[in-house]
Parts: sequence; C-alpha cells; structure tokens
Amino acid sequence: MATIQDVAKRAGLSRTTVSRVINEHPYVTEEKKRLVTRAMQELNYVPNSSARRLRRQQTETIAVYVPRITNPFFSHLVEVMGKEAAKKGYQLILCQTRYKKEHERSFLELLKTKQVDGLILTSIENDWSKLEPYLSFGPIVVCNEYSDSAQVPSVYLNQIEGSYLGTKHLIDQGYTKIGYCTGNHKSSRVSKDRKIGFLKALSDAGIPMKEEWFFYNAYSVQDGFAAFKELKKLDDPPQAVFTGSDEVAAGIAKAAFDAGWRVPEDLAIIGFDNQPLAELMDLTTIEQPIDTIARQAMKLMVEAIQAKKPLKRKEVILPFQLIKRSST
Amino acid sequence: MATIQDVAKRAGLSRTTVSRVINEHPYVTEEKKRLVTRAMQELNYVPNSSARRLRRQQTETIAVYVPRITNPFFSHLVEVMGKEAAKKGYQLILCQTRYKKEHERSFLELLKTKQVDGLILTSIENDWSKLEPYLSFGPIVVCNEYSDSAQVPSVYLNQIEGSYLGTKHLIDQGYTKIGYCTGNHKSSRVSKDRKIGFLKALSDAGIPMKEEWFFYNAYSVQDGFAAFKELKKLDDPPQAVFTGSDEVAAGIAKAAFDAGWRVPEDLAIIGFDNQPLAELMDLTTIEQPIDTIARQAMKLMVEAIQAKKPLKRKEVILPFQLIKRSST
DNA sequence: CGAATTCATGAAATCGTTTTCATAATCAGA
DNA sequence: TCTGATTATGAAAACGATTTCATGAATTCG
Repeated sequence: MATIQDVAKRAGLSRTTVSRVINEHPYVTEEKKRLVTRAMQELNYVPNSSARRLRRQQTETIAVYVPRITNPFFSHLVEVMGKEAAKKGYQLILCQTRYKKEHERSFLELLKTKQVDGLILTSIENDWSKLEPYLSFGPIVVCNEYSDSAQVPSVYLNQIEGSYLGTKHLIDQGYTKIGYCTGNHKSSRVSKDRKIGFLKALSDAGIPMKEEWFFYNAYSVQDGFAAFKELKKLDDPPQAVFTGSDEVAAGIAKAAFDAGWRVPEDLAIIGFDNQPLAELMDLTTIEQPIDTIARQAMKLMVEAIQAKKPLKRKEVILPFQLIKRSST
Repeated sequence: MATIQDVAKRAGLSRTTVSRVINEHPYVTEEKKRLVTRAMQELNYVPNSSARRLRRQQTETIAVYVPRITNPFFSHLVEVMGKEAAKKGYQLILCQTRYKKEHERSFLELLKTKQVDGLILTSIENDWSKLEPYLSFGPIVVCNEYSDSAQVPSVYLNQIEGSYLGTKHLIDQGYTKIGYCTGNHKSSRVSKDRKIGFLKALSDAGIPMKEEWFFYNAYSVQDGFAAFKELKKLDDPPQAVFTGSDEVAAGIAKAAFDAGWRVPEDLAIIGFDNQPLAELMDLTTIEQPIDTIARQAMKLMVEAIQAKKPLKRKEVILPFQLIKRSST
C-alpha cells in the first residue's frame, strides 16, 4: 500500500504539499498540484483513514441505535438516515439493541473509544442518567423516543396527540367499547404517552374502559394473533381496538377474519405507522412522518458534530396524520 | 481525555506495561496489573480506537452492502449479521446501494481506505471485473447474489431450483396458463436463474408460455397492483402467476381481491421469501433460509479476516422450502 | 525603494496506540 | 558457580496521516 510518503517522493515534493493537495488547501501552485495528482494516480494511492482519524480526531461515522432492524418502522428510519448520511459524507454504524439494556450500553463504548462521532438513538432502554455521562464524549441526538430529562436535541412526535387522534376517530365512528393492544414497554416514553392519549380520549368522551380490554406486549403479527385469541374468549369483548403498530393490527384483523368475524362490523381495528402492510390489509392507521423525522435527526447530528458546541435540549415535534381505510 | 501515557504516569509504569495489561499479554506481575487497572479506572481511561486501528492495521468493522434496508429480505439478513458480528466483536457498517452502480462503487472506497476489514455483498450491481481489483485490499464475501467469475466465497441458493420448485408446484396443482412477475434486474444472477428455472419447469411439463404473461420490474406491493392491472386487461389472462417476492404477490392478491377475483380460483399466486406478510395474506411461498445464509456468510468473513489468507472461490449452497398456503 | 503582506513550500511535531528490541532479574539445571 | 532459559519491564520505533512553525520568494503599498 502506498503511503503519502511514497507519493511525496514520487512527485519530488514533501508530505505536507501532498496533504495540502488532498485536502484542497490554498497556496499550492497548479504545477505541483498536477505533479501530486499524477503521482497519486500512478501509485493508486488513497489516504489511510485510520491515520486521518487519529490525527483529525474525528471519524466521519455515526452510530444509529435501533431495537431491531427488521421492524419496518426502524428500517425505514435507517434507510433515510443512511441516504442523508451518505450525502453528507458520513458512514452509518448499525447498532441493534434488541430491546436490551446491556446491548444498548455495550454500544455506548463506540462513542467513548472514538469509533464514531455521534449517536442517534431511536429507542432508549436505559435510564437517561446512564446515558448522560457519555455526552462528554460526543453528541447524542434522540429521535422518535424521548425523555424529559435528556439535555439533548430530540426529534419526535407527541404520542399523546397521536393516540388521542386515533382513539377519537374510533369514538367518532360510534364505538364505545374500545380495547387497547400495544407493546407497552416499561422504559419507553412513547408507550406511556400513547396510553395517556388513549385514556384521555376516552375520558374526554365520558367513555368507560375495562381492564380486560387491555392487551400488552404486542409487537408482531404473531402477537396480534394471540391478542385476538384472548379477546375472543371474553364475555363482553370490545367493539374496536386501538393498536400500537400495523403489524399487530394486521395480526388481529387476520385472526378475526379467520374466525369468521367481520371487520369493522364485528371488530374495528386501527393500526399505527401506515406501513405498506396497512394498505394491503385496508387498515385505518396513524401515519408518522418517518422521512422527516430521519432527515431532521441526521441534520441535527451533523450540525452538532461540525459545530463542536455542546448540545442543548431542543425539541422538534412533528405532526401525525390519520389515514382512514375500511377497518374502522 | 486520558491517554495511555497518563495511565502509565499515574501507575508509575511505562506505556508498554499498560498496553500489555490492556491486551492481556503475559509477563506482567499481578501487582502491576492491579496498579494499572486502578489507574485506568481512576482516570476513566478507554483506549482510543483510531490509534489502535492505525497501529494494528485492522478496524474490527465489516461493511454490508444491501440494495435497500427496507426490503424485508435484506433487513432480515442484516439483523442476523449484526447479531453475529456483535458476538464476534465486529461492528457493521451499512451500505445501501439503492440498486445503483455508482453507489456500490463509492462504498468500495471503504475497503481501500482501510475503514473496514472486509465486505459482504448481498447484491451485485457492477460487473465482477469492476469489484475484483478491490480484493487486494481485503476479503469480500458474496451472499445471496452470485457470480460465476467471482473468485471468492459465496453463500447462496440455487435459484434455478427455487423457481423450478415453485413453478412445478403450480403445474402440479393443475394450472397450465402461468404468468411470471418479477424484478428481472439485468445485472442480477438471481433474476436470470429464477427465469431459467421457471422456463425449465414449463418446458419439462410441456406447457407453453406466452410473452404477454411476463411482467417485469416488479419489486413492491405497488408494483403488484400495477401488474394485476395489466394482467386484468388481457383477453387471455394466466390462471396462475409466479412472483419474485411476497410483496409483489401480496400486491397482486390484494388488487385481485379488490377487483372481485377469487384467489386461487380465478388467479393462483405464489410468493417468494416467506415473510410475515405471506402468512397474513395466506400466500403460498418459497422460503429461503435467511438466518443460515447470514450466519454462514458472517462466519466466512470473520475467518477470512483472521486467517489473512487470500480468499478462494467456495460455494455454500443452501436448500429452499415450499410453504403451501391457500393462494394456490 | 523599503516595509509589510501574501504566497508557496518543507521540516518536524503530533495524534495515541502497539510492537520490537534491549536489558535486567530470576530461576533451573549441570 | 556458571550457563541458558524464562520472566518482567521500559525506551524507542512504527503506524500514516495533518498541522504548526519556520523560511524564503513574490507581491503590494506608502
């Protein structure tokens, strides 16, 4: 492998000048520039990024935390972030926390050991107090998930409004017995807020809720199947169900259909995210502007890295949209 | 940020000894080991990975190329690879080529500039001759996609067999007018082989094909909708259709259903991949052992990196499985 | 014309590790 | 007790870039 020294020798110049050409510094004559460029080509030279990283103290790499990349919501988020990052000359390191505190923490070392310039968190497993100390090693941007105590920029949606919107829609359609089927992850602010919004919509309308209409730990299509199985057994089942994702909604819809129930006559269902699957299954759902979230978060991150200023708390709150289809 | 020098000073020892403790070299007394460990803790020291990379000439990072991470087939692949990589102490850099030659090429620089130890390609856009030269910079493993000329390990499935299996199934069910709806990407060996297998199954059974029953450039649910629209217009439409993905199959099934067609009576449909969506829509499909592919590819990659021997051509060919559901 | 800028280049320091080499101390065997 | 291996440690080189500093040439300005 050719080094900058080899190029310098071949061009009959110093390392410094070669470096200047590479980094487009001023004060290099056209003639030397040509000499250097030619030498680089002849030697098939490329700067060694480890050396550059060490000297520059930056890596041009950003870590993105997601629970699991197979979750379409997160893969969509990552797709857009990857595109944006590439545009701005950054690489993306993918960190799957798999909903585990330990995994999340283990990836934090990336920032500490200077393997990445910053962290984008799309989910938070640990208490913020556990993450906070890492801020001294580089910027962190939170996106989708959020935390009141986090003194960093966050791009998110007001999930209270989102679930309120969806629940209100069910109420407006005339349903009064409404179930709730979500992940309900303890450490997740998103989960908590969705529940708050749901309950608020009910109480605003003076509609009662029933403990047995709550189904938790539902993330996948399979979980939707299971939830319907429970629901079906009830003496007094809900007429409609609010879910935390299109997968869960689709699972319930499919299971209901297989059991001979009609949607929405026997059971109305509302999903969340507006994934391709929701269109396929004709599910009413609540759309989150994933592209915008991703782009905003990446923009904030790059700004933070380049400004090298300490990050301040800052909230970018984006709107939801209800997509009405035939399942409600 | 504390450096190894600071630790050495605090412990009253040399950099060398500290380095030995960090890297668990022999010949350090327990006493000094304690001294060093304590100093590291007190200073909250972590080795700087850029420096280590530079000196060691390796990055403990692997690049994975996928067309788009939102494609569930690829996100599943990446999920498993990420898990395996983490287990073995490697990071994953995600490279989305977006089906573009230029993007694919631009990411190749990662290997050249020593930002990653190796490349796993799950799709190939450029001719192998364009990629070949990069082998001198580090190992490349091909996975899912394959190329006859590539002198590297490949983990893949014999797509001729896969599509033959699916098509044969349609024929066995009694269908004689069979359509074909896939991506048909020119540079993709997978595409080519699927078509070969499809045609072979037809010709083995003495069944004719018709040019107007071929639909190309179909990747998404939307493309499935469009394909059905075309299909519906035909005077003599096929009775069954072989597709290249569950998304496309689902799109066709949905469009058919919306148009009042019955599946499979009016149109039988077979998908590919066995994604959750296939179960939801009750689609017969062909399952690819994604977990195994991913694990095998990652295993080969790590071996290649650690052996530091030049890679040889090697083929790992895995079996398909037909999942029969109600769409055929 | 002399002084002050601006332009152009290179030598050497620097980034923070790991590795090689040298050296001293300890231990085992004859 | 001497020899040779083994254990334990540190000084210095190496990894390959960028950046600082110094210096000389060319240009501008009063």
